[in-house]
Amino acid sequence: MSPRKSAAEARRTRERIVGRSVAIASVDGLDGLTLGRLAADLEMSKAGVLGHFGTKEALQLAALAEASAIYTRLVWEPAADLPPGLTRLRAVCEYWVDYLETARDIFPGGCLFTTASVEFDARPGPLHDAVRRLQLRWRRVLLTDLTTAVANGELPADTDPEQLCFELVGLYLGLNQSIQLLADPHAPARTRRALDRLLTPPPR
Amino acid sequence: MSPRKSAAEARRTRERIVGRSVAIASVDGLDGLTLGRLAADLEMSKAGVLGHFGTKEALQLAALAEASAIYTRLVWEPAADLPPGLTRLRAVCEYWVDYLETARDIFPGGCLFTTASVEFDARPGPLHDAVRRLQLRWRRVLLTDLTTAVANGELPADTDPEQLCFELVGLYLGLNQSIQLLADPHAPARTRRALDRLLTPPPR
DNA sequence: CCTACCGATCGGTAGG
DNA sequence: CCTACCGATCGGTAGG
Repeated sequence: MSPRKSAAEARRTRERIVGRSVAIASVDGLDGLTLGRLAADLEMSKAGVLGHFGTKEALQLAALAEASAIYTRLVWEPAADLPPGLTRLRAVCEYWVDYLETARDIFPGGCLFTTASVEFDARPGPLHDAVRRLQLRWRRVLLTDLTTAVANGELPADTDPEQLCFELVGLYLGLNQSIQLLADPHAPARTRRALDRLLTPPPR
Repeated sequence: MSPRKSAAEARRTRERIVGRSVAIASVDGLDGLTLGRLAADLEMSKAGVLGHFGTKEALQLAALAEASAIYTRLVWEPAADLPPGLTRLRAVCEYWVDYLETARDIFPGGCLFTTASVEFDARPGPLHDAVRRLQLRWRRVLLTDLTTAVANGELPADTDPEQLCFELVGLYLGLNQSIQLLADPHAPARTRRALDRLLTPPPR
């Protein structure tokens, strides 16, 4: 029926599948994502969907990688060229809040990264490993600027960067819960207030 | 084959099913819980399991209610008789950390309440409503002692109880992630340090 | 990228 | 609480 497609068309189809997978998994989880649902949404056959990935697990990993790419593009890249240290860190944290506030068209069920973190936190396998690796990578990004900020005297000298990083991640998880589960309109402002307090230069 | 059981035996069987459901759902989520798996674990038939609840959704709600009861028993009740305000709040927060650190035999995949919060945060229905209600109830418990603590002068007068409650919940979510996904042995100590800073009486 | 399958498992029901 | 089913859906394969 459908003629065989060119490589460029195949790539576009693959992108459509991954984009739709990210949206579905954001709501239903990466396990709630099924080939049948995906095929129906995209008006394709299940075999046509699966052909691009081979297995469902490979599709789940592709969706997670795409979510990570979106996150990097929206949260990290806009701040990448700012001066390392407190300046860049504050910008990243601001983009981070914006991302949770506004990326609802891409992630109708909230940050896929957070959903997947909880979904696979206790289930060994490639998805657990991938989620864990991405989470550690992101914490290292924060830690780098935190350490620089302390070295620059932009944060109090007795600041423990690991401790502050832990607290920043907690704020973000709480923001995601308040937006998604509670639909609390004040949560972004609360997060910004907490960030201001945590990321304030020492008195001099 | 099996003779009909007495009401007391039926109650015991129901408790066994719910207990096993909590453990499975802690790892695989309330949707990952299946009647077939449950029946195999308990060496019963699927119909025997389902007979106690009628539908899978009723079983999921029962597992969630049990998780909430466990949480209340381990986190709230040990502190219930302490003086309202900062004293009781600090005790509750300490039991809260202990609970995440040590309840791994009951919740092998971490606090079921947190897992369910993320699983159903964007999916309307009775489970979403139940998770949301329980989360709001718990936040109100924290808020009560926070408000009392400010009124008693045990926290700085300019403290916003809602803001502090938001930050406490974030810490807890971060602790769950650090324990489950990252297996970070320092996370409980970090949480206690952050709690100390957040719940310190004003200088006088 | 499709049609046409496969065995396994899903939640749930009938009837005892 | 069991056996014996039901239709629907799962991930995946064969073959084109």
